[in-house]
Amino acid sequence: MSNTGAPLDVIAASLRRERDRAGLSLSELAKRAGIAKSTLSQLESGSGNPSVETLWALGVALGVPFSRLVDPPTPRVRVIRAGEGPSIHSERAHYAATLLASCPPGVRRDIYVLDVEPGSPRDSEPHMAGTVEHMIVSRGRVLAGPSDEPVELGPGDYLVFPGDVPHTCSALTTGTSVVLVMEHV
Amino acid sequence: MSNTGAPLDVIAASLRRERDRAGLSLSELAKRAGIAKSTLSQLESGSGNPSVETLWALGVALGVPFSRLVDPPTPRVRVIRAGEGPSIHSERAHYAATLLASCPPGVRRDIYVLDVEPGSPRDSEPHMAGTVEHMIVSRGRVLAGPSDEPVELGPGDYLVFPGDVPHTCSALTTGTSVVLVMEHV
DNA sequence: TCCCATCGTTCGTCTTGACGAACAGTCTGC
DNA sequence: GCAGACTGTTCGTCAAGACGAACGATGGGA
Repeated sequence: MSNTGAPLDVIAASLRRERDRAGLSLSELAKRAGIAKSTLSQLESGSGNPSVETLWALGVALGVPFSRLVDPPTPRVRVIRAGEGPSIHSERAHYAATLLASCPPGVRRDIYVLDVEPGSPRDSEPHMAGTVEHMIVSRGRVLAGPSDEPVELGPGDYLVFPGDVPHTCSALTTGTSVVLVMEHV
Repeated sequence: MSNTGAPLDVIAASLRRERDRAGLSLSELAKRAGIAKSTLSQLESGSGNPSVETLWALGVALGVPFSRLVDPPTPRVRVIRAGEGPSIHSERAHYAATLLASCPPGVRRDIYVLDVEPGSPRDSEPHMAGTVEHMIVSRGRVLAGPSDEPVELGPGDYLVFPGDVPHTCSALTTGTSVVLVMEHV
């Protein structure tokens, strides 16, 4: 659900931040967006509850996607060495999932590395509606995809499939490793 | 910039689609979101220019992120076999980039596979402000990151760094392959 | 120093979105 | 057949957002 904090404060901060980044004055931005600068002034001060059209016009004028204005940013350089990072192990299915990058608000794609060993498949219940999974095989071979139409993949192969239906993932060789990008829509 | 079509039409469609998916009646959703059902009715019919607070309340009541309402969805199952897919080759820097999944509107993370060979580094000019790059090494070793603080990575290593400053990527071994997720913010 | 430009703010006015009541239509069960 | 609960619609009213003018503040340039 991306953000919890009051959206108006987030918008206020986003507007000022993006305007600074673009190097535009308040007056100039208001002119480009075709809105009154008084309106923009109030928005940046946190008062006011803009309409979609107003916010849209500002997004266009700033050259920034709409959602950038309602959800804030994050990071810097970071390395997670192989084997490090928060990982979830499962004895049952012989796999380990490591979360590399969680979903910053508004981005909605989590990045995992899955280390899988042959054995019982890792069957997943459907995730939240709209979820999409992307897999890229690094090493080994896997059988993955929707439970009713799994696909066999080798190194370098890429697969995308809906994550909101039952799906499966099982290693066919030892030392199998795949990159999983989970898209939350 | 995600979407071009009139935002109000997109919102109208999104609202109805998400409400259907949630199995809620118009009246019920209006009650849960704490808005008048007349307001919701007008929004779904395409007339009306909702305020951020109104749209926010609807997003919360529907259990979907805000941006889901202003940008639409896409896909199904798809496989790109190793070596297939639209790829960009560079003789100069001995690498090939394959686009696996472009950025559906509002998602903002593109997924690539980079096949790199030792040689002159692949230096990149800064991308659009706010861009972030994620790399996961599948095979071989690479030296990558911001040009002023590159990091050496081996198989399974994960690196995230700003893409809006000059950065580099060079293979240290032959047959190097890395997964690159480019986050457009 | 004066002038002019631009900065971002604060006013009063007017348009417009949000509200709630009343509406017609459908389905269930007594 | 009719009461009841429900669907989603269309009204009139009122508060709130968007507008434009005027404001004081700041920074050059002649």
